[in-house]
Amino acid sequence: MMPPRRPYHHRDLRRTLLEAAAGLIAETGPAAMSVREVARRAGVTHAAATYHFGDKAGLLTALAVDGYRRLGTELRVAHETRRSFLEVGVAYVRFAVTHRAHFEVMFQPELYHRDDEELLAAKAVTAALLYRTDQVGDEDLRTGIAAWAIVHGIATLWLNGNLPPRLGDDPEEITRVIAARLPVGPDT
Amino acid sequence: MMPPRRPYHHRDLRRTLLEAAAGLIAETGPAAMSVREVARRAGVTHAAATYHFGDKAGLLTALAVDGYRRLGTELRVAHETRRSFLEVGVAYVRFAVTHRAHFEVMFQPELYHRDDEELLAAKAVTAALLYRTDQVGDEDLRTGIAAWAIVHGIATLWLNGNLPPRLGDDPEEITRVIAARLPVGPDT
DNA sequence: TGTACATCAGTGAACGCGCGTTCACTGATGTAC
DNA sequence: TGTACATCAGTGAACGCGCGTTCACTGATGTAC
Repeated sequence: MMPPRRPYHHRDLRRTLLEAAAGLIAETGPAAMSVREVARRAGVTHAAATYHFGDKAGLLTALAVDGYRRLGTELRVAHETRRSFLEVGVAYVRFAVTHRAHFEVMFQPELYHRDDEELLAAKAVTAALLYRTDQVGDEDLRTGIAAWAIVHGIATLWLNGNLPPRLGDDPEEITRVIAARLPVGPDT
Repeated sequence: MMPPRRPYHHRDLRRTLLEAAAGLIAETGPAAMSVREVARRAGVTHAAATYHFGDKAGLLTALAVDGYRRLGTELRVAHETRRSFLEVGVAYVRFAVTHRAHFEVMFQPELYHRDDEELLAAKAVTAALLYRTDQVGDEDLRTGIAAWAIVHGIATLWLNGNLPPRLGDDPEEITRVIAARLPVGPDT
């Protein structure tokens, strides 16, 4: 008989829990997420989730850190392979749409431990990619912030369904059309 | 003796409850709001809140409607008295900062009854002020959306503390400096 | 290669709590006559 | 001006529930000798 018992040790439960949390939040929003439901989806006792993350805010902190790291990676790739500066903004919106749960949690700091060290580090790296964080004049800083603001606005308005249908249903294409109106430097 | 008893009928409980909710949400975020705590702050039984709003989502719906109406009013005033188009954007950010709870709830539609009729009406009025909703060419629509996106981005980034301190601590002034980089038409 | 032991990873039961919702009720108000 | 009555506005108790957190525990793994 020997039922195919799931082994006692999962080997990658932390990752699995984070993925389950991302899935749940994408479906119901961050407010409705519970540690117990996340554990249920991961097929594990809820105490196991607490073991890995300490508490609920710890889980969300880990999700935010994960999000900042992924966003950092994607922005770096976009910078390196970019055909235009605009495409970095497009990458930002693409991240928000394809990692909706991460994105929503990242920008609701009251949900997690905002002073967590890993979080601050990951956030700083991403900030440096969005706008040079130092050694830069006010003009360049403002240019970077303006670019960030417009793509962040597009991303959040898209996510909560506030962009008029006339614009179409492809957020990346919308970004190209809308954000292109902001002059950011030598290249579009 | 005769203690100064609060009268049985409140006369304006609905408004009072909405204000209490706005205060609570501004302090703790929308996720942590509870009907019971709102009622407690208003000095009333929690069942009284349910009587006025039906359920929790109903209360948040009313708050969102209130928010859209107030924003609509402020945008209209800004349009009429505007010295420049930029100042309409500044009014948008000012609303977000001074009515933080309303703003946060408005743009988290999973918290309320998104198909409520009053909500849809109030939202449509505001949308018409942000960008002409019809009888307008694609170019003008895109201009309006771009302007909305950049001020919405500034507002949300400011609210969750993500703008670099170097920009200063006055969100309206930041808006003037940042959003001015977007050319929107004949006037700045 | 074997064994003792520390550590790691997850279990399962228990806790107390605040929550949203429902309901029968009562106090207060407004209106028709 | 008075009175009967319907309606409105709020009370207070009760419900069942899922939640976050804690804790003693056990199964599995890895390592020192």
